[in-house]
Amino acid sequence: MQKRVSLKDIAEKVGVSTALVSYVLNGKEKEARVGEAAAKKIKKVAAEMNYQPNLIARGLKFGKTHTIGLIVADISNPFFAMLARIIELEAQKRGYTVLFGSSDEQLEKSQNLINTFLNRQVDGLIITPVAGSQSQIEELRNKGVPFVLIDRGFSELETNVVVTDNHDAMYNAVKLLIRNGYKKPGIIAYDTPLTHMADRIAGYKDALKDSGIRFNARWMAKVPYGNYKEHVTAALDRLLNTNGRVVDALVFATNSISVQSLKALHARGIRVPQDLGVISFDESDVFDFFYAPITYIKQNLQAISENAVQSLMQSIDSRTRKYIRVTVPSVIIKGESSNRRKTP
Amino acid sequence: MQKRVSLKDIAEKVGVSTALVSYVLNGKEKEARVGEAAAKKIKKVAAEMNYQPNLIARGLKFGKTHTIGLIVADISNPFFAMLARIIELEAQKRGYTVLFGSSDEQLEKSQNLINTFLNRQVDGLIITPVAGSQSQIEELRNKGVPFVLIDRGFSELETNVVVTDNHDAMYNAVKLLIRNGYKKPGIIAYDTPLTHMADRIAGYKDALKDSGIRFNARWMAKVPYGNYKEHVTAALDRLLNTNGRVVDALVFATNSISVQSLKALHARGIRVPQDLGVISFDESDVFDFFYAPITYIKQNLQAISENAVQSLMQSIDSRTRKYIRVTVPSVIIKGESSNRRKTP
DNA sequence: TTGAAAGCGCTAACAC
DNA sequence: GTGTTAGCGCTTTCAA
Repeated sequence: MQKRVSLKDIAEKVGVSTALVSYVLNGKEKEARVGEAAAKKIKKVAAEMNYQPNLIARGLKFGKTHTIGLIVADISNPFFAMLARIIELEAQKRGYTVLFGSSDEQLEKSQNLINTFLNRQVDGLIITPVAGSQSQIEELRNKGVPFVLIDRGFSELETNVVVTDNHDAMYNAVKLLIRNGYKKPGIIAYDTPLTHMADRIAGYKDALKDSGIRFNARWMAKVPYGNYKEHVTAALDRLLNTNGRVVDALVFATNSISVQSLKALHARGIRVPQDLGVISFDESDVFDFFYAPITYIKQNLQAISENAVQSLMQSIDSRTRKYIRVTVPSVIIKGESSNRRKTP
Repeated sequence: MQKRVSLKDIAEKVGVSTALVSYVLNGKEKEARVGEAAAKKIKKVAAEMNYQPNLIARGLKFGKTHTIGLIVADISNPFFAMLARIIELEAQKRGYTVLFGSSDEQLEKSQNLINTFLNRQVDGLIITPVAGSQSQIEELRNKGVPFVLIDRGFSELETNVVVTDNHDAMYNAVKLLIRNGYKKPGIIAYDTPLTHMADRIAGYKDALKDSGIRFNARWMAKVPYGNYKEHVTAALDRLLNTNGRVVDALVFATNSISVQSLKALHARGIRVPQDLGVISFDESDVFDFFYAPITYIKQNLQAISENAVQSLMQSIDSRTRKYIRVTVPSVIIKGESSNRRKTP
């Protein structure tokens, strides 16, 4: 790599000190009362030599790198990819660049990424925390590292966090099903203590309760994140065995669960919504192609990302220990999969 | 943010110089013949104080940051998100971290990202180049910056580049359609001079020629990247107006074009493959849900990403000016959308 | 066997 | 007005 030109190179060429060059190139010629002639010459030479500041050196000097670390569960999942896209944009607007990594919902990877990013002196972190990572997050808090959790948080930990109003979203979805005549709505969710799932499940249960329907444990399937595809298929087999279906409607707690479920429903020839009402959390391109367009809960990713970056910036700038919790509303996009049940 | 512990802190606590601490913590105690007692004490104290090296400082010292910049067209596009995922993994294996950004196929954004990343002293770049960015890429070459183009390249520019064998892939797809009895296969592609599109179109034309079918300019639609959705719909209107269809089969040159096209076909009630044979370049979850599963060309993203990272590492390490061009084969995954045409 | 010191590129307080 | 210098954290040469 060709040697980059430094302040020193310019200083030598012009015949002044690096200090002057620094002042001028940082627009501080006025404060530093740099001579007009010198300033002019410096600017000219800097342009000629195509000077570009070394941000690493500046970072070392200031202890600030204008870099943030983004840790998502899996960047190849469209949901997180979209978050990443918006965060990138918001960060860039504020002069920040983004390092990213995928935790794969694994504690060890999460810790490695956190360490790597901190050693690279990021100014802050945006994290979708992994189940069981409380201690990792707490350590960040103890160290005073600016960070914000996104998509999910820990109820027992006070932190900056930006999440959808998961309870509310799921509550409304289930209510919609019940209003449309479904009597036994079930749910397939991930088996994790993380708040986003817990809240969605709570919303589901509360909707039942408020509708005078007694929750039946057999209506709920919790699948592990690893090998979720097989587990989802198995769960559907249990919930929908033909002699006496356990449920007459299902809400899927994430888009990955939805896509896999729809494949299985399709393969089994189960008709939606005649045989089964369906609502999904999060959207997917495939929903338009299912023969009955799928009703889904649409999170406001823009708002989530904006708020996350903004919270993080505040944390970085103010250095306070005040934590902000932001809850973002979502909407239900109605397809046909939740249509009114024909009373048999 | 709590002050991080530095070599100096440890040195003071132990009562030695920072040099010793540096040797020991870098495993150079043998070469530097550090006393055993001192080494032991240093390690102990470092562990106690939970020392973490400042990679920024190291980067400044060595002129090497172990960071690579990844510039894709749009990280929220599943195709690029998947590339990013694998690149992240491969980079990490080699001790590198990834900065990312989306160019949005815009020259200016591309240039900004390149500048930002270079100023942050990345060791190299992986880029999906934007149409018309030859000069940007050439400048990188002139500066001796290690980089590799991915997904597409410039025929007139010798660079490191890793791409699918686009000509071959498209050639085989069109041949398949023709073998299955389609007489007038058309194509919808992006209107760009980038090699990936040019090669796909050339593959399409060559397949026609080798099959003794004369290419008809009306069979091809080129849509601009911006507002592609409207343009794709309009193109389909032209290609498929009911009184005398212009084509009897279509290949879609990217998955975004495919998804949009399938929506339009669905809306118009055009039957696949009875009314129209279909093959797509790149995959999508939606293909399984279209009533006739879509035949598609599956690129080997793993191989592309691995090769890209490997080429880049070589470039970084060897500092030579030898450029490598890697072409990766793809496969056709057969659905029903390209099934044998029933002769009327 | 250990320490002092220079230097990576940049900034800013201070001296001239 | 301009230059000198110290220092951010780390590595490494050279001298002790």
